[in-house]
Amino acid sequence: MALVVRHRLRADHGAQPVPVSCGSVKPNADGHPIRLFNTMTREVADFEPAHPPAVGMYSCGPTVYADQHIGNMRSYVFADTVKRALTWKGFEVRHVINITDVGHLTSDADTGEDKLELAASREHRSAWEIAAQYTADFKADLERLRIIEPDIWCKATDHIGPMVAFAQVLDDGGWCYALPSGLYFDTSKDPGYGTLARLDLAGLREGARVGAVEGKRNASDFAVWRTSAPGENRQMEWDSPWGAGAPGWHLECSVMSIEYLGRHFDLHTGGVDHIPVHHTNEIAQSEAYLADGAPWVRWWMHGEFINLRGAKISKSTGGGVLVSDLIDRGYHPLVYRYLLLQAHYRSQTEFSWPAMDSARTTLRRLLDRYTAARSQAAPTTDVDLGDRARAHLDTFDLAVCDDLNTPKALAAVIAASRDEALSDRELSVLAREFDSVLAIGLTDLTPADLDLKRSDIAVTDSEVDALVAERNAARAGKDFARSDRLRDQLSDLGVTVEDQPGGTSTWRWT
RNA sequence: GGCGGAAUGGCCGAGUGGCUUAGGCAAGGGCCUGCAAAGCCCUGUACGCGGGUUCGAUUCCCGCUUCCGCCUCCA
Repeated sequence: MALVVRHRLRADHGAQPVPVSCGSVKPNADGHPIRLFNTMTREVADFEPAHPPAVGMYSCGPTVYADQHIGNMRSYVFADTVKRALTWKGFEVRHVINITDVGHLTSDADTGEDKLELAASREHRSAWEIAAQYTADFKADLERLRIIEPDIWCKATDHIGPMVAFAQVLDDGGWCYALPSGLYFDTSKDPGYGTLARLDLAGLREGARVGAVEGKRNASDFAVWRTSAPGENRQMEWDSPWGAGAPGWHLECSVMSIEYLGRHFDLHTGGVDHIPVHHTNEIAQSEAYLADGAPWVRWWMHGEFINLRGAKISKSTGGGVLVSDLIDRGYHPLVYRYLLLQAHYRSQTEFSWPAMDSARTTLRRLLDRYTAARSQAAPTTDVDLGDRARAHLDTFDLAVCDDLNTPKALAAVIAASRDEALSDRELSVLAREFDSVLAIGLTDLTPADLDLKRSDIAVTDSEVDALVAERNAARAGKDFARSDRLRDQLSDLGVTVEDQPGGTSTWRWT
């Protein structure tokens, strides 16, 4: 997929937008600056990386002890949208996603079980096999949802050494204290602790529901390294100065992001659930480690949850709807992507099957128009969009730049599809622009692609062919009673007949 | 218990101190079609409750009600 670089931002000051010769034009060169919400400041502001056009971006990835359900996937569609939008605006994004393949505990207490090892014993496989399996599944789902692969995948278990070294720096710096269960970070030594989440530390202490670890100095203190309990036999275990065990959960993200993006980088994304604990602790330990007084990360963005209560699906695994479940029900994964884009990423939204149907209908209609346009005219690299087309692109651009207002952007996509003043060539160019940000199939899918169970059997089923031919003969002879009977007959076979200008087509659910 | 977010028309879902018809789906009407289907056009129904600020509030403030999330290694 060729992304159109609209203008290249340059590190040197005063630079003019420079066209990039990547085989395509920039239809809207003087686009708007992109504005994004920053969780740290709780404000929307012009996005400015440290060294434009480069953007270092880190997205927290999954713990691979089970399949990721579609709620999990919202986070990655969100991150992908951020990345696509930035790329579309001319930034050059270096994107890192981690795979948490270390068995983290199911609870914060000493007695918690290791998720990965739990899954391993459940499935009678090794923890390593479990991790490999669910990592592969996760990547397959990303591809189905057209989420662009990160430039770098990194696994926690590949970075144990650097993690130990990182923890050692913290320990040497006096930030930590050791307990039998591990090495803990003393959050009271960080005056800025909890800024991201605006934590009320006193309230946190009182409300803590989890049984406190014996000896923890503050409720918010967290493990940098977890030592295995005496006699515990873990599959995943490493030596460390604090005893054999495993790294704390937050450690991997700090270590790997710094390794691949530098001591300071531009953008860190994740789900909103990560704000109070995971990201808060990442910040605390990273800034303690760096010790240069500068904010570790320039920009934080978080995606809201999609509520899955409306997704009652009988699934033996217990609740979570998977991308494969969508497919089993005949929905193309991009229908789900469309559903997500209909809501703003910072809004909680509802999942339901009627909502999926609604999204599919809308997307099908869009594809109907965009498919027709590209069949008439391929998008060119040198066409000048007319004022009308430019206006549509500008509306789209404004929406994207307004903190990724994808609902508005979709409205622009729909409006363009219904503007008869646009030529097919213009619409094809617009489709390419729209889809480089939204990735909903405007440039390559057809309406029929959305119904995975819908198959055109006109050429594969001779019986149906014969009936259709018979019916067409009846129609030609104005014998409509017979024609309707034949249609009913086909309907009984599960075949739907549609008379279209170009001829009769049939489809059925298989 | 603590913290935070949200309540928009049948459903989903943007947005704003006074006309944004947001948009989509569904519904009703129409065009087209032998009839359907598909597609396209048109139409209606809103801003949880009670106060307050204001010339004017769905939009700001306060209270209430309800819902949701987090405080559990859940995105």
